[in-house]
Amino acid sequence: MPEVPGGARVSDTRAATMADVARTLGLSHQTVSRVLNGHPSVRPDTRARVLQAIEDLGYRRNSAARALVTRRSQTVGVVSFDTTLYGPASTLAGIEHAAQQAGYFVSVAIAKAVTAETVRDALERLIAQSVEGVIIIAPLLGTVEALPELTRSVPVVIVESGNAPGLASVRVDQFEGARKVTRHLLEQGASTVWHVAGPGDWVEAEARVAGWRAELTGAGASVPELLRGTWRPESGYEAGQKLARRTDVDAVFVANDQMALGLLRAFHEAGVRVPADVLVAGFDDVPEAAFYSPPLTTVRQDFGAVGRRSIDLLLEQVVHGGTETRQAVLPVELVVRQSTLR
Amino acid sequence: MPEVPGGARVSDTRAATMADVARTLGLSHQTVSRVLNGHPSVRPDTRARVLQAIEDLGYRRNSAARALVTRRSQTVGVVSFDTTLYGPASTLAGIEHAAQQAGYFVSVAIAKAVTAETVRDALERLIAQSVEGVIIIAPLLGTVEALPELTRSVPVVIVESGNAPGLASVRVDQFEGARKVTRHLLEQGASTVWHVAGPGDWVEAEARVAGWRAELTGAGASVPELLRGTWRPESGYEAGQKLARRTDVDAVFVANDQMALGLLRAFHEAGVRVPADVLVAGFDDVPEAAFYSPPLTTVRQDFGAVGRRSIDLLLEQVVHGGTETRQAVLPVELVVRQSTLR
DNA sequence: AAGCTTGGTGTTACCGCTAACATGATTCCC
DNA sequence: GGGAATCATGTTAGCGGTAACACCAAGCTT
Repeated sequence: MPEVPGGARVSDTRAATMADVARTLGLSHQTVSRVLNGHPSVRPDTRARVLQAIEDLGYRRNSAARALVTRRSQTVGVVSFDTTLYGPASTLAGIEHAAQQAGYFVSVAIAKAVTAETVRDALERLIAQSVEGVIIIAPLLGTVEALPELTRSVPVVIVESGNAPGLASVRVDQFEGARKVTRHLLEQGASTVWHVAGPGDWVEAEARVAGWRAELTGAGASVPELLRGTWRPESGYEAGQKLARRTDVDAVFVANDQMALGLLRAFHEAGVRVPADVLVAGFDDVPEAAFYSPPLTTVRQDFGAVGRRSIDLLLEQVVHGGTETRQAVLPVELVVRQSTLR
Repeated sequence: MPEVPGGARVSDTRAATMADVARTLGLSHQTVSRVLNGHPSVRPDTRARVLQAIEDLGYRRNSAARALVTRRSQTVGVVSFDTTLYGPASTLAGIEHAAQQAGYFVSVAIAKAVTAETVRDALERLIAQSVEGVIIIAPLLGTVEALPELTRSVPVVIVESGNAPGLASVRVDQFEGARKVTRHLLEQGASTVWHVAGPGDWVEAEARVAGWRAELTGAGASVPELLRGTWRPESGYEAGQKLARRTDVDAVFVANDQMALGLLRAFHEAGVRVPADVLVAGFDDVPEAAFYSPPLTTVRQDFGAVGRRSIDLLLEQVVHGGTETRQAVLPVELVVRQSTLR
């Protein structure tokens, strides 16, 4: 350490290493390592002294050195999109929680747009960081196909995507959710059910469309023209304006709660009463849905469970090496509120 | 590589190293390193050959080895809370984006509860991961004080907290936002403004209370009894029920949009008309706010900017070493909609 | 033409940790 | 009581990079 004129030392205090800890006790660094790794053959009193010294020196293991020699970074990567959407945000939280429980760190890469290129880019960045596995929240159709061979070089779990041939995936049973809500609307006396869908290139959007259509067809109801939105409330508002002009609409299933909010707004402005004139249901069960006007019937997804299952499937591959291609499908729950009760 | 009876090789293919790349060209690994680090003295054709070989072998630098020797992990940590709240989620996205631009990775640690202990825990985990700096989204009063000395061992930026003596911080000007919205309500003819605040232990909640009170006092208006919520729509609903019973309420400033939604719902149920009978304003400008019934006047915060500034302040410390204690305060914008226009 | 720079490359020594093997002191067994 | 097994610990060799220094050929001085 260089002396400075004033007499003070320039503090280039490097953090203590294992060797430092060992030295204060007259032991070898290996013994310290053994204590830290729970190796059985260390005398209890030695162990205690080591732990004390570690405490005293404020020692922490250098994760880079550890990762280098063990080839394990204890980190999983998450590729996500716009985390201000309720679904992805909740899923991320669930993943982080589950990863933490399992002793893993979570590194995120948020792709702004949902294009093959940005996903690839995010994936590259995570792999460059030596993550042990990656969870891709890839809600777009075609995203999976666009994934580079990179996905063969690291364990991957796809969340909320369609069929990911050869890859493990976790998704919520959108199809069944859409069926349930559609059936519910029919049971409430609707002659048929209109649908405001999400963007056509989203897997979830298409699954909901399919479920809606299947249920209508199965019930012998006519299948009205499909309306498309963007997931955002604005688009729900516009769809609402269109539907309000018609006289043959008595029930609408909107593909997510945000759009449903916009639609409710448009209906309100147009003097269309919900549920008296038209029944309206959404999808997601965001925390606000119970407080819309009127409170919204919707389909609840357990995003926490999505996160947990994702981590489970990922660590299964990471730990056991194999490329399990297990596909988990999680159930949904219909939450009935005022907007569909006549 | 062990031979397997079938004749196939058990693929324990370790990823290529710098030495592997160098060997294929008859160079030393150091030359490869020079190419990768943009060192000037490498012959152009050598550089090209190296890059080609890297491509061919699919070589990627080992980040652990690099981190070990450079003592830089190129990673920043983020401690966040419940990321399903609009603010934290947006801030996280902003941080990730800015970090990416700066060539950093982002590792997140989500603390479930907002207690000193969980924050400390999250911080420990990030530091154990050798992050170069940490951004703490710490909205609770007292969180800062509860931060362990750890914050002295790694650069830290506090987001959305109050005064963090000796620490760099970024926050939105909540106080001014509250003043603006309160003033606006008074200008719209309200005799005074009621306030549904957030939890008393949240810094933002208290700043908004202070701004509201300051504006009322400055304008010579009486300061009504304060109501408390939890940020969640349920609590706004309850506050709305209480206020709906009174006859002396003609304007309410709710501390966030979610609670405002709950309050609007309660008012609606009680037959209180907004804005005809009572003016209502919120705070945050969530994407849905424009579609509430009625569309909500609120205060917009630029969370993307919060993220950017946080990274700026953090990297300033990381790169220049100093413990800058700069405090950034970001402006807010009043967004006037129907809920406050008579 | 001899000595000095300079550009391009190779050699070597770590970074801090874990794994494998080596060592010395006990305990155990017949 | 002597050799084997066992326990507790030490020693050594990497993991895959970067940095510092060494080296050599070519170009530039004077």
